[in-house]
Amino acid sequence: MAPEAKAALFDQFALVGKAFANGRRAELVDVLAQGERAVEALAGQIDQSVANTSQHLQVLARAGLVRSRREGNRVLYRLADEQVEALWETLRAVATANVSGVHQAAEEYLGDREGLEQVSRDELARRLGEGALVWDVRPASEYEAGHIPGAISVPPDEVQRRLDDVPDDVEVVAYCRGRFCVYADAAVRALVAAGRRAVRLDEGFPEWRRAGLPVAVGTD
Amino acid sequence: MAPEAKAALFDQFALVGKAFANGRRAELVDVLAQGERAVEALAGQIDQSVANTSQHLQVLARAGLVRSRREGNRVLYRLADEQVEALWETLRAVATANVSGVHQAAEEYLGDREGLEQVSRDELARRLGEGALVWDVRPASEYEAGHIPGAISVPPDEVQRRLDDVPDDVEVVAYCRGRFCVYADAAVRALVAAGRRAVRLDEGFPEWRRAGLPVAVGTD
DNA sequence: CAACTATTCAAGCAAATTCTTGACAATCAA
DNA sequence: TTGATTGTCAAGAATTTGCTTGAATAGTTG
Repeated sequence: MAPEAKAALFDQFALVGKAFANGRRAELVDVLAQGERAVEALAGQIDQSVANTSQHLQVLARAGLVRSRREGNRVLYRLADEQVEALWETLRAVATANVSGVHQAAEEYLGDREGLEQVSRDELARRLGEGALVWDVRPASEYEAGHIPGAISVPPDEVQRRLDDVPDDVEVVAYCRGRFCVYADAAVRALVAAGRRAVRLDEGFPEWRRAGLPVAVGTD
Repeated sequence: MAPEAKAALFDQFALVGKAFANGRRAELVDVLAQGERAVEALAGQIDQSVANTSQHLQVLARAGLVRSRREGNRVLYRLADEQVEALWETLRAVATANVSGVHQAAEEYLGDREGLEQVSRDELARRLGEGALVWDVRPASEYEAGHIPGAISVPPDEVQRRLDDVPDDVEVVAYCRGRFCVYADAAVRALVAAGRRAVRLDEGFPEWRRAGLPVAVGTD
């Protein structure tokens, strides 16, 4: 049995590992899990040059994780399929459970989550039924591409303006891109500071969609 | 919001990607999915020097994918938890679906699978009930560490000797380490060449165990 | 204790990765 | 067509990775 043939096969598997072997590419996958994006927008999100971003996208494309299509002037990238999202989700879970540095880095990025109440999907569904207000704290374009039915769009930079729309006796559940997304944390903190009651969904919209739960599209 | 803090967090996630970014490390994870192993044995499996293998294992350990314990003068490595297995399984699935080179490399390693019948877990369970013979074509130590109840151990190098034990009218279902494991393929081909009926389980023992199906331990 | 086995460590070198810069290509708008 | 926008390509420098070799460490055996 040729050991080189076995090595060659596993080298192919490793291509997918290589795709996730860089923090910037991981960020790209995370953003693309929200939907299609042009190169320049992606470059902005990961704080890198357009040229570098383009090259990272090609590494992802060679590993089959993303596909692209041209629309006029721009090239739009998207994740290849749902399995890629599942892989990214599992990878984050493994890292969270086993890489010691994740907790410190997460606290550095998100701040101390002590005292920030988180609820599960089931709990959110229950509270929706009880008249809770659900805030989708992502950029408006992501909300329009798909959101939890019943949620209203409150983009990150509008949170302050909308604090007064919330009655004192209504609890807000905020969600955004995922477990490690800052927007919902910031919204909950702002709401609590303004004397309202607020909690965040423990995960994000991609996980909700992947779980097969209902999704609303458009501006509602 | 500090972009360096976000980058640092995703760099932590990327550590797990880096762990899978090398074919030899992927092979290590694949072997470890069968159970605990000492460094020297692992080195043999991946056809590398002990020193190099040790270093790869430390990369895996830093990413939290493996743990080790000393037993006498040997150090035994094992996967950190079931999630790591799940991650490896998903990664292979993504690669199989999206990396074009996988199919060619797999054929190079496994040979043409045209005409090699594969059955699912459910189908194997059904056939077990109907009196089919199930062969566990892995080294005896792996069989003893855990196998499908009702399966008998037929290590790779004993396949030829055991061909005559199989009655003409009984079908054999062979399985080994996983979808890309050669042992079951070889056994099925040998059986068919000897005029017996034989098929292989489409996946391997780790997937069976991970699915929560019953497992037998020992020599039966 | 010395000799032996199994593993890790450290140094070194070739190859790969990551980012930068500037040139080039495709599309759109005027 | 010209100019502006958006993305890719190519070359190069700094860093990291992957493997080798030989020495060092931990534990066992005689």
